Amino acid sequence: MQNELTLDQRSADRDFVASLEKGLSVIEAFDASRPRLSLSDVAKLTGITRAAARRYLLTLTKLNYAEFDGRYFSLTPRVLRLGYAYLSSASLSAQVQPFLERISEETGESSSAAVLDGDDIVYIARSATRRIMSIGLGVGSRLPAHCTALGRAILAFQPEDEFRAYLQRVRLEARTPKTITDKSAFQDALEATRAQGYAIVNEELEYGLRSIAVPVVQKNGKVTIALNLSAQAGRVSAEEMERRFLPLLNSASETLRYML
Amino acid sequence: MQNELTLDQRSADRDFVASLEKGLSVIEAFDASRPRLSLSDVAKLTGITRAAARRYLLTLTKLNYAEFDGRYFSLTPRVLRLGYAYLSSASLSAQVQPFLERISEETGESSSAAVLDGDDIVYIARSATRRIMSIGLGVGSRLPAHCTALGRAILAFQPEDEFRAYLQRVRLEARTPKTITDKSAFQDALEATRAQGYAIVNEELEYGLRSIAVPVVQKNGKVTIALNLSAQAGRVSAEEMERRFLPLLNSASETLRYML
DNA sequence: TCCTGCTTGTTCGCATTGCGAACATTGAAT
DNA sequence: ATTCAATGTTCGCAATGCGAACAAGCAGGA
Repeated sequence: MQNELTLDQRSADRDFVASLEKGLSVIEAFDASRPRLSLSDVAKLTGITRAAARRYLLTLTKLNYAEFDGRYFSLTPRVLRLGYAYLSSASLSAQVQPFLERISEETGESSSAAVLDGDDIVYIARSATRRIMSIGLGVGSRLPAHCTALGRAILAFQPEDEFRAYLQRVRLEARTPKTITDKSAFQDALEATRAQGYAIVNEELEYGLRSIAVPVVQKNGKVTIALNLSAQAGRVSAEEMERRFLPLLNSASETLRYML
Repeated sequence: MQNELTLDQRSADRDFVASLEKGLSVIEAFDASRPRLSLSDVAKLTGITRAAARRYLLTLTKLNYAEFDGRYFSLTPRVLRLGYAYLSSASLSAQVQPFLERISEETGESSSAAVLDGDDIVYIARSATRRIMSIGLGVGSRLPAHCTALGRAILAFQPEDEFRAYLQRVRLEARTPKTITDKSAFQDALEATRAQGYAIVNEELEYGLRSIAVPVVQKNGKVTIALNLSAQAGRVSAEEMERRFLPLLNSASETLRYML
């Protein structure tokens, strides 16, 4: 039944623990739209059998990562430990935070730091000014890299071959009418970013939102983090961003370079 | 070898997936003080054999939850998905956030929401004013429940038997000279909290920090969340907290009651 | 340099674990 | 009352993951 597929994997995969993969996929089955799931729901969403789903859910429940009310399962705050292990372990978050706060204080706008994970950016720290912007964009949030300033600031400084591979596979889905969806236009935008050392994105992610981001170049020359400032497009022009915000971002980026 | 111990478990634990438990413990082995770990480190920290540690680490690496530089393993931002699944799944976070921002804006002080997990509180949302307070207390952070206003506001409204069990097992470790460490004094404090419907904690967690918290009573009568406001002790008196802050917290709590 | 001892990483035969087909149960529809 | 569909649970058995044993790396001592 699984002979042809597994042949290539099998030899290499003596040390692959399938149960862990399934267990993690069960955790990820829960999301905003599905906070409470029955055993069968989980089985469907993850593609594992009901019997297996049951085992994983019961295990998670016994370990206090999940709870069960007799019909539905839901996650408990304990799962935060898993994600949080990364945040504090990397502690990037903690190191970057003070810079964001300073920037945000001086400008009165929201400032964030993000890393790349696959084709998404993930916020690792934020300093938000009140009111503005969709709430629900906290640490841990993901957005497609291609239409965010943070994403482009990181992508533009990836090694040639990695960037090519990304360009090949990415689908430039439009989030607003302004989103760049043409690959060659996209490549041009990234070349500009690489040339000038920062990215500005105007309402390509969300209508009314303008953002500027710079990469943080680490000691080894690699770029894994970017910092940004974002503001309502109506209130701050692109020109003002370059003039007022860019120096602040650059100076923070420069300092971080020697810390990380 | 494991006959006597397993007899009681075995029958019930046909459906306990040990591999998942071990895999999760491997993830949790990484923390702030140990961001990068060798295979053997992980084996020691988790108490599993090196062979097993290797399998789990390789699995996590293959699934992109971890990465390997030839010597050390470290977690990747992908693990945030796991914790984040809860945040957005519960979406408590998103629902509570606007209230915190409003409160924080009106008072100029930091406001947070937390839930109880075991004997710790875990922040699920925050609206912090700049400068004040130890950074590194973001969403996902944990603090012992007993010496925080948030913790006491939740604890005081737990079912009798659960509270007794907590009282029994908890070690009231001092964080400052002011921390209540005597169990009967602690019980008194919680009774007062229950009677008045809110908790004030003065410098029991951290010197110079004063906090007031109220429970959020849900439709089913249970209390799982609390909201707080905290400020520098020198700048805001306990009396002022009750007079200015309490009504704000109560009104937010009241409204949330009908949302959650 | 060669040995010695210790630590770390890897292999592979085998017992155990977790698999899932089959069964039981619930509940909605006719 | 009966059928049918969907959900949850059991249990014999294959395959997975286990860990003792082996290999490789590495530091000190002579």
